[in-house]
Amino acid sequence: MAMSKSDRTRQRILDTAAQEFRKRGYAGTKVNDIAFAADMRAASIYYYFESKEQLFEQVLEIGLKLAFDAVRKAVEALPDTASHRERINAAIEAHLSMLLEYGDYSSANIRNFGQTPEDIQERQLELRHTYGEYWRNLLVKAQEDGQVRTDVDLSLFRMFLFGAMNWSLEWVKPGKMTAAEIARQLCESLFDGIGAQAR
Amino acid sequence: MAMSKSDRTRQRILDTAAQEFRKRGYAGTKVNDIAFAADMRAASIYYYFESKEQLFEQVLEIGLKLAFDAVRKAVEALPDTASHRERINAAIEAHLSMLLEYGDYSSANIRNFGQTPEDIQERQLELRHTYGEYWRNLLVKAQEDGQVRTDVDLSLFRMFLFGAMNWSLEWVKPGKMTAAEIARQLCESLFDGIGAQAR
DNA sequence: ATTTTTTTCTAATGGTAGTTAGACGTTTGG
DNA sequence: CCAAACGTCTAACTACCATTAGAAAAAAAT
Repeated sequence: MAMSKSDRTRQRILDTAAQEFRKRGYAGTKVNDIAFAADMRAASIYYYFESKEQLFEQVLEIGLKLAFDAVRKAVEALPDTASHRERINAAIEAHLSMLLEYGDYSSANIRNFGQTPEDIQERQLELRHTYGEYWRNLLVKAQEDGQVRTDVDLSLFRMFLFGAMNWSLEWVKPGKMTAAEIARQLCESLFDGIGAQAR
Repeated sequence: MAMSKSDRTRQRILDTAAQEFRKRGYAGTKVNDIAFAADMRAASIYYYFESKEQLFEQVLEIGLKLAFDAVRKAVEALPDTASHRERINAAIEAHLSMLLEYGDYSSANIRNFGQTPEDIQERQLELRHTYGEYWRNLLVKAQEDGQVRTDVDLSLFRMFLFGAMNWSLEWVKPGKMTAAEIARQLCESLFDGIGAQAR
């Protein structure tokens, strides 16, 4: 085990903080809530983290990195012969599964970024941008290879896609549908369209 | 003028409250912030509203009703000959325009509902549900009339659609694109699909 | 076992937020 | 012009919250 007891406690605090921030937002979460959920007193948290704000920032950062890593891995795991549509489907599934199945961190990020103090937001912009670029690239490649119509505005479409994915936080009930099922249906709707004349 | 001075002040408080709640969320907004933005002292707000929570609840409710009314009106304004796709396009445009152009109330609702105290949430569920049903009906009719493929799961699709629309709050910069443009592109992507083989 | 280091706790501090009390000004109706 | 009703303000109260100080406990090192 490469993890000291101290590291494990820090981890436990981060985990519960992610949960609480996800549920109640930054301003709505008290250090005390986190402490009690992590089975300790509030003061102890300050042995591991400078401030509530810094703890929050770390949660956000981890959330973004986890999602990014998961998506990248899922795409890279595909054979070279995979179609662009399959790649995008895999990316969607990974992003969703991070939100719905493993991801208090990622969920905390998505749900709270818009109301995060500005200085924190700025420090995260670069990573966010990189993540966005990764998706843009997935779509651009697909378009270049002729698997996406050329008259589709990809920047706009990417925003629609993020919206459809991230909104799942607001309605998916755990255990009802898997990320894979949702991903498949989303991908199908988006690629083939819902219109009867298409296809 | 059917509006007394008192009514106008109450309205001013609601307006600024909607703005502040939208930007900073419920827990992140101080009664003082609202008061100063509305050009008065915090205590005065209590002449009009029982509590911060009640004020918040009213903002949420107004936000939902405004969106609902706007959408309904936009759809009803169409001629009977309008296709289902045109109806849905109009609904999307109205919802977006409420979020992006007129709607601190609706935006406050969308952004904060997930982190709203439970008792407030419950009191709003009925209205939310009615709004959802209205959209469901739009889609079902379109499907029944053969303008939407029968193998599309409409409940799921509706969630994707809401996501794509509501997420616009997080990325649209005011003045850059109009709600109408975004609506048209979204509607086109969704109906026709982005896949090259379709159409 | 004893010292040293690490971890956690209790208790206090300072500041802030929501809310109330009640005085002061302003409008309105007679 | 007066009085009642209305609206806004200052000042205070209470509760709570992030954070710190420093004692106590637990773990590790010697």
